[in-house]
Amino acid sequence: MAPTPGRSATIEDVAAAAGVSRAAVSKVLRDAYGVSDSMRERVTAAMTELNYRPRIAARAMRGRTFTIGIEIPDFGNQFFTRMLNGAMRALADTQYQLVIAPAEAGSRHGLRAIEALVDRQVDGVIAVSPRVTPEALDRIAAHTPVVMFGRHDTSDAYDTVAGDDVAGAHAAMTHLLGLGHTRITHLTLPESDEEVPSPHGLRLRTYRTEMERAGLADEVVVLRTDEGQEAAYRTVRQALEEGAQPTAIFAAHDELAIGTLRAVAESSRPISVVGYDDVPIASHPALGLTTVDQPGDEMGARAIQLLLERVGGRTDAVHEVFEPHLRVRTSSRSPE
Amino acid sequence: MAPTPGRSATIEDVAAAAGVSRAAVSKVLRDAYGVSDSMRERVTAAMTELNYRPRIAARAMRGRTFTIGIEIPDFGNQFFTRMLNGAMRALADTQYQLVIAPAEAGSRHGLRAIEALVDRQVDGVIAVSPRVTPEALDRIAAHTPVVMFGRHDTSDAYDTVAGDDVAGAHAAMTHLLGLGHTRITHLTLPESDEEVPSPHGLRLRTYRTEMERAGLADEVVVLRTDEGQEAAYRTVRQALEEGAQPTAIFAAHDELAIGTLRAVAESSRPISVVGYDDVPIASHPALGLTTVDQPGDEMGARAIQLLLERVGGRTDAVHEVFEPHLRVRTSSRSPE
DNA sequence: ATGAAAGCGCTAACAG
DNA sequence: CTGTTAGCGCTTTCAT
Repeated sequence: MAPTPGRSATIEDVAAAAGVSRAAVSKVLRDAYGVSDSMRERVTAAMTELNYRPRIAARAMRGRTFTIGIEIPDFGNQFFTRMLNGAMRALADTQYQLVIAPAEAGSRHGLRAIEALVDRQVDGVIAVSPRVTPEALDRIAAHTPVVMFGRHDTSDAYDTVAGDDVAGAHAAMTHLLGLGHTRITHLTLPESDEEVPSPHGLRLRTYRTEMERAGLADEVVVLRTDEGQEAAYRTVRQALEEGAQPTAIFAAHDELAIGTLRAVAESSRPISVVGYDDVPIASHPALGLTTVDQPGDEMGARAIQLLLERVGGRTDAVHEVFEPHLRVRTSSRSPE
Repeated sequence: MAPTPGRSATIEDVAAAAGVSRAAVSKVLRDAYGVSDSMRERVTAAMTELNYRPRIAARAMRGRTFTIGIEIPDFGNQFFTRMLNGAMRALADTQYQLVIAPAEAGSRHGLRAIEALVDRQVDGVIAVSPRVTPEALDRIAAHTPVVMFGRHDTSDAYDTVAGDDVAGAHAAMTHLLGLGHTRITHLTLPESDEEVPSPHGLRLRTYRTEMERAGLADEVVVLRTDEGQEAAYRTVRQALEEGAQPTAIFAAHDELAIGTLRAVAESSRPISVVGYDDVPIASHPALGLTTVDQPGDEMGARAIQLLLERVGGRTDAVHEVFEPHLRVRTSSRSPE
């Protein structure tokens, strides 16, 4: 059993101590209409006295929990940290509490985590789950306000906040092609699918499109790796050892790019690398990673704003797209 | 209002659909004693049929929530990511759900976030809050199992999991002194206090002790900076511009060390840098950060294990200390 | 083996 | 302006 010496105070105890009714205490608590100053004072005093804290679970049974949930697939990716910072900032002046549920390790699909949040009656959910089906989301959004992060589908049951991945990938490819590269490899995750308009799906598709447009269809090479710097490092190292001869690698996000940089450094070949997201470390002079900046904090803040609007009653969907910006650094240069 | 077309199914609905009582459904749900196979089957069928999900809030009013909360001060610090990974792994085979509450931006003290978690009736809390008073923690731990991460006080109301910061800082200093450095600066956070046995307090104290022991009391320089790579970068750059002449900098953690590396690189002076934690990026050849490795994942997993023991009934405190290991890389070498 | 019924702490009508 | 009261969905004795 949990240690519970002297069950903590309930609204009933406060009411008794202040000599008023439970309803009165509840009103003071919620700052509701119709409480005299003298009563407010006595109640407030009793609350501090007894160290009273309202039980959110009990409150949840009638009304709101003042809790916003965010589902995140991977804490290792600092882009999500940028997003979280924006979300925290946007929530700072409200009475909402933020809780974050990580998707289970292996299965990055995250539906479980989203449902765990909903089961706990958060007032709204932001989720980063490119692979959850729109049907599942529609079902959830029918009861709980939802904002999806990084999705390009446009359900009208939930809002979306995403970067323009086609424009971003296009900028990256234009940069590399402009530098004179022809043997450009794309490094992405195992599940990226050109047919699915997920961020990585779109980046992959754009990579191929741009290669073809440049007459380099024969040079298209797509390398797949698991999530994380370490996995990317091993994948690229192995590819290079097995004879791959790229002059440039476009990685689907910065974590992968950083692992790539490691393998490239060890190979001491002059391979250009471009990432995506502009995580904080990317601009470090030791890495100098050329990358596509997404304004993660703004996007996170906007997601919260949209979610609160939905919690407040809006029912028509909003789909917001943010423009990325190429940041050219030392990790990319002309071949040879 | 939140969208709520067709309130979702309750235990009552399931009972009706299966033609049994609420109590029966509850028993099936919790796998309790005394349910016939036939009943279990019918109930299970009804649950899937209706897409039933138990409301955790309602459950919370009587029993457990099967939720573990972790309070984290700063997602930017990848050491906490290591810790979270360990915690997630340890929780993966249980029916507990993990939720994370970030401490508010500025005030890293985190008490608010811990209480938010407790208000939401998590079954147990892990917190990373060097500055919350033992009194506040004792109060919380009286009702909710608590494991503190990175604390060296030994209350018997809560468990602790920490690294041996004295040993770690000692290893770092021995390394730098052994290399022949004398003008060693320590970079730490504004609130670090040698009198407080917090991780950074102990690292600071050990720095001073080791300097004095080496007869370098006059060379002691403590630089203070806000959290984050960026702030560390600015602080160190300014110090160097203003004439500081260290030959080595021992940073209180890797984020600060990485920012330091940036300022050092720009100054193009041969200053050695040592960090603390061994975050994933530290071993990247482009940085080659010499640092003190703390086994964050093991520590996170152990924290969960201890917490679950407490949830299960243990009441005597356990205080666990993990040994750090120096990782020597290229960021540190002999002076000149 | 199954069900009836009493709450858990809070909010929200509604009366007074 | 203040208090009474009826639940919210679930768990848990206690009868049957």
